[in-house]
Amino acid sequence: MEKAVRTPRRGGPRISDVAARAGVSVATVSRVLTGNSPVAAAKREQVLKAIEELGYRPSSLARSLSLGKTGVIGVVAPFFTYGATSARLRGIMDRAAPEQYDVMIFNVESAHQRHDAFVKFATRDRLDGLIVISLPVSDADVATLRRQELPTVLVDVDHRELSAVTIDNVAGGELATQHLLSRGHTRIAFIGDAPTPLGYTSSDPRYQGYQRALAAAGVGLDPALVWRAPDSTLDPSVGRGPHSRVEAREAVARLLEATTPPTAVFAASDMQAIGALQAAEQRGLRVPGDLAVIGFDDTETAEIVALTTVRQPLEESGAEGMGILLAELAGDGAIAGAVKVPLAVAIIERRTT
Amino acid sequence: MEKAVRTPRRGGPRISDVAARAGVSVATVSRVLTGNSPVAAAKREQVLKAIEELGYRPSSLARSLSLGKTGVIGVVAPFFTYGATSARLRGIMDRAAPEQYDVMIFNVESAHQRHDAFVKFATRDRLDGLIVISLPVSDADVATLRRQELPTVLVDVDHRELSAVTIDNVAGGELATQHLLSRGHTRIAFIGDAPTPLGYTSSDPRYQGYQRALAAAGVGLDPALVWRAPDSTLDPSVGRGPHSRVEAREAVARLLEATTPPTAVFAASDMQAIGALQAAEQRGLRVPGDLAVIGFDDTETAEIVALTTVRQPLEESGAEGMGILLAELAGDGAIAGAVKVPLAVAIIERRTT
DNA sequence: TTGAAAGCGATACCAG
DNA sequence: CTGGTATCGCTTTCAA
Repeated sequence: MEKAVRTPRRGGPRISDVAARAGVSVATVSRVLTGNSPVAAAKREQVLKAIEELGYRPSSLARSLSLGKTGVIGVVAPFFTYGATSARLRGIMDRAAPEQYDVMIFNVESAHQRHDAFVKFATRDRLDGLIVISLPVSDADVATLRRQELPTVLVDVDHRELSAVTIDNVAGGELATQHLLSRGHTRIAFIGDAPTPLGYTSSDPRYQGYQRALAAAGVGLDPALVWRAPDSTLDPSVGRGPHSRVEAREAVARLLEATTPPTAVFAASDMQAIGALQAAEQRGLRVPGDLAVIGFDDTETAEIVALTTVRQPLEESGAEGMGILLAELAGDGAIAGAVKVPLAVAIIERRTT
Repeated sequence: MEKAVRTPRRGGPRISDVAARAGVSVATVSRVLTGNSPVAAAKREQVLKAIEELGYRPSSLARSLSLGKTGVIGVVAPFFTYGATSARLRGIMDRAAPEQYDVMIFNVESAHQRHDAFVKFATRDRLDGLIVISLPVSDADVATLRRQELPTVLVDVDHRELSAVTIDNVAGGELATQHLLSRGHTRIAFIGDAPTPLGYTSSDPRYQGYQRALAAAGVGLDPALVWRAPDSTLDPSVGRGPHSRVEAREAVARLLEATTPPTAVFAASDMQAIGALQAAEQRGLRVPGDLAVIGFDDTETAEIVALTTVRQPLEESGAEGMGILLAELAGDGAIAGAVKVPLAVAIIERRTT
């Protein structure tokens, strides 16, 4: 019977070619490949020689299919270009590399992309594990993940059922606000992102911290001093999403035109803080003299522009997250409960306050 | 005979479960899945229903193995955290998403990582294609890639045998230098990276352009004004590699201490230019009055600090590269020759010159 | 130690 | 249209 080759095979020799050339069975070749079972030294040599001569490379696809694991972990995040996100990603990759894990990234900047991404995760078996960065996760999402039995850890977001590495954002917001308060400011603006239909974002608790610090200091909250970016995560046409420097700049410019403008601004992200800095400059205001500004995250750019900010361990968050995932992946089956890793925040005082 | 299940199957139902439940053959299920062949409306309904009820998700691994393609493309690059690289990556992802291609990233910051990465590409069939960003490619690398029949396109590097999207770096270097020259500067420092054993980097041609412009203007080149970072790509212990802001700052600081210091500096990357800016500031020099600075790339940070620079289309380079790859992937087999896409550079004058 | 063969989970060819 | 089945390339159990 003629064996029709459906698809013209791409790529080189397969394991059976090696076996034939070495005069052994594929099983034996597989054994020397995996090194799991003993093989007679002589045969092993023949196999190695055949592999060498043929330039044979095993198919990781076939291997994955057979083994039931792929050696790749997925990372979903909005805005990989934002400094904070790419720093976290670096932490993840640095930790994944020595363990021989590869990383697949999924950019999510719209509800549509988000849906696509989760559909992909639903397509079981492409990924051994998943790390979600800065993206709210719903109960439904968690249910899907569980159904696919896809080990998942969260970074910069939280969900009671999943492992997560986070910081105390309300404390961070409080810290930032207190910092400004302690310098005598009372008209402190808040610049951040609005809550999104997708759920909680870090702007929310930071805003809470702001409110709390104000209340504790007996300073009334002036709604006119609060601006939160409309959710552009859901509408890509609006722009490149939250943390938008340009939008923040315009918002602060508007605030500055008021009869009783703010004397300080607390921005929920460094990029937005920089927007505030630019608004001040446009108006010819001196920083921190006329306007004090504090940001959040401590991205590299913050250091460059000498922005006072609330530092959170960015690379470390990624590395920690990957560490937890690695542990879950290693402890096969033994589903430990959700691990929660809190990271500390701290004020980094530079030249804008 | 008892069928021993070797590995406890992770994940849910497989195609045969669906077939059984729907009372049809797996072939039919596959047909409704792929939509390639006609299926009676009634059966199709049953199948869809079974899929729904079972919560069935096809295994992309098995599908890939059968199809001979994975739907994922790899991106190798040094320093994903550098603004220019992440901008290019964004261009790639934006272009890949609508075509349903996923992206796997390989960070390469050391010779060791570089080796690992290429070994992985050698492991045929994980990737449908590859994009190499800013990483010199040797003839041996190309040979390996060809053997694996892995379609590859280069971004920000070139090799005669591969498709590539690049800019004219010597022209860019010339432009930058002329810009400084035209403002009356003659003592112009060059700050860049050294040539690496791995091959050509963009600093080299930019330096050539610098030399050429100087020569054309009849200005002698003072070797004391040239500083090129030692290759840290090969030695991770040295730091986070080229384009290092801190190293550039220190180098410029040293230059500034000379008896006849430079009055301008052309840095081969924005980050290094920012290092120069910081050195000037440390010394209390005004920019551009006492020291003019021009960078290269036009990353977002350049805009933020109002750095004059040579712009190159970053996102576009990634998008173009992905476009070429997509074309090569689509035109199955028809191996068109290496496509070369040149992109234009332009001076963006801001406040540092 | 070793070989034969049963999976892993789909796709698509060949008959009917 | 539909079902049976060879195949993609590798790993591991079973028996020898």
